[in-house]
Amino acid sequence: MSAIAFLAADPDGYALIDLRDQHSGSLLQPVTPVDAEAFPSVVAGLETQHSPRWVMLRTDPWMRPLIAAGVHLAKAHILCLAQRILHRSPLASKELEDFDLERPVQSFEPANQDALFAAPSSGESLSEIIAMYLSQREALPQDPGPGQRLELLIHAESVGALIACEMEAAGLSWDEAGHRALLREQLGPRVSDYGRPPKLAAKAQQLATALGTPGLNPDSPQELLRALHKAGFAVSSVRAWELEQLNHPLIAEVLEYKKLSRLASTHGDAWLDQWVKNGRFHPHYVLGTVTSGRWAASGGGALQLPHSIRQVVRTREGSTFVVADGRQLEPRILAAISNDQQLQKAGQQDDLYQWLLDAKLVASRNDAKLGMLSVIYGGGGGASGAVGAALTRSFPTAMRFVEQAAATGQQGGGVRSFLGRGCPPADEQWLAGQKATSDEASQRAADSAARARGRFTRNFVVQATAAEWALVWMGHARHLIHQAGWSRICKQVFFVHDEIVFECPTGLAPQLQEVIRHAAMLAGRTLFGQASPRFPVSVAISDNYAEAK
DNA sequence: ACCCAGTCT
DNA sequence: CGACCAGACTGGGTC
Repeated sequence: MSAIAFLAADPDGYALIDLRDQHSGSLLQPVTPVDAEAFPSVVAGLETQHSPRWVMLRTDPWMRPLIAAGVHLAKAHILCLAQRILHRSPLASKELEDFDLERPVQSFEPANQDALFAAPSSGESLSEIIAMYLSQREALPQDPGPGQRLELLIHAESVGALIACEMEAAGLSWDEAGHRALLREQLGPRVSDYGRPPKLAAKAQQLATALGTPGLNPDSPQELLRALHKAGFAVSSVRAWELEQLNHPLIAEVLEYKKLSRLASTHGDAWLDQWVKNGRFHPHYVLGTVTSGRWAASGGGALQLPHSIRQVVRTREGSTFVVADGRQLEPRILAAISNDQQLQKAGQQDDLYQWLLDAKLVASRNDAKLGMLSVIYGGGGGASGAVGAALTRSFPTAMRFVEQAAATGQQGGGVRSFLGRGCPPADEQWLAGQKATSDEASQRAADSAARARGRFTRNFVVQATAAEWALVWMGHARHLIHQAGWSRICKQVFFVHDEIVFECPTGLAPQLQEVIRHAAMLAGRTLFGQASPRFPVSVAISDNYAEAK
């Protein structure tokens, strides 16, 4: 018997819990009002007794107190995330309204100042929660195949939301003193939060003099470009990759300045003050906004943590990181969704690119990688070059699959991930542009927009399915860790698209490593069945994130 | 508000 | 011949 628990705001208190049998819909106990103090223990009790799927509008505000009290929820259904998925999915049997994920969370406390502005409904009353859930169930396709896929996607997305909350609470172990020392060494003493740090200011001075432009602000692309022209450098922009081509000592100084300036502005003292507390970095993960289903992060730029700063991501004595990433995840996903047997065969090796080398289809591993990425991103260079030709010959089924996705998008159609996440439809402006053939320029713009949409849909089918695999992988890992009884000591602390970082006691790391590999195998089977292609993961154990590669 | 540049996958 | 080429967030400059 499976149970389902609706979690709603109690207008007269804190929370209402409505526990039912999933299939009959009958109440398993009277609807229970719970105050904030008792909330974690009541939820923990129900979790132990019934292990229900917890239905809530959002993880906010419920998960914070639960996690603080060490309560683990195995299963969830996060309505706002499910709503977005069902709204977009071409598999849905009924059209559902979108949910505005940006909408600020309303306080449950009635506004104490002015009753006039107290909303009559928070959108989180028990009846609203149940109604929303039922309409979502109705939108699941009758056909069990697609129905199970969408249901799996909703469950995976929901457990992802729980994991995001757990990671936010746990934080990423950060060597703050080491970080400060690194800043002092490269930027000089901290004198003020305004203006440049001493060593950076000196470098700016030195550049201005060397380029013969007194007062130059090297942080201004316009000023810097003019100064470089004046000094005789023929560049069209001040992008680092363009400047690097010049190979000139003065340019090297410019590049050095840019590097320091970036460190100071994005990971300087102010960043540490704001984001690192008690030796841990607490970013905020944002789900449901990226169309492909990948996560975003707001605050601290968690998903763009530069490699150059990862040396200060360290565990305390006694703990270690276990860092796992899906090896060549996207090509393997492409092999699975296109059912390209040859590409799946290449994927039997831990290093998929090695197969291309062994078959003498490419001159180097890097060529293999670039060619494959180009196929997935939609670059013309990949398919038209020598490597692209080799890939097309070797993996015609996979190539046809991405070409088909591109063609659909280019014509204004939509595509979906393996589990049924739909891409956004072509917008009004795009459609209007396709009809405007008044002159050559607008036609060119329309063609360019059409190709851009083709590249987007081509990439979408792979990226969105890769995101699903990663969610399911994380979900299995979380489950296995809980089953092993390690939840309290072994925590997921970071996630970047296809890479997961755990922190655990050093002695547990080898066992955790096996659990992560097993979870990856399960993820493949959960999505693609017993005949799933291989999804090898590389796992490194280190107390320093920079060294875990 | 938008551009530019840099960071990650 | 050369431009074509995925998804994000952040900070500083510019208008």
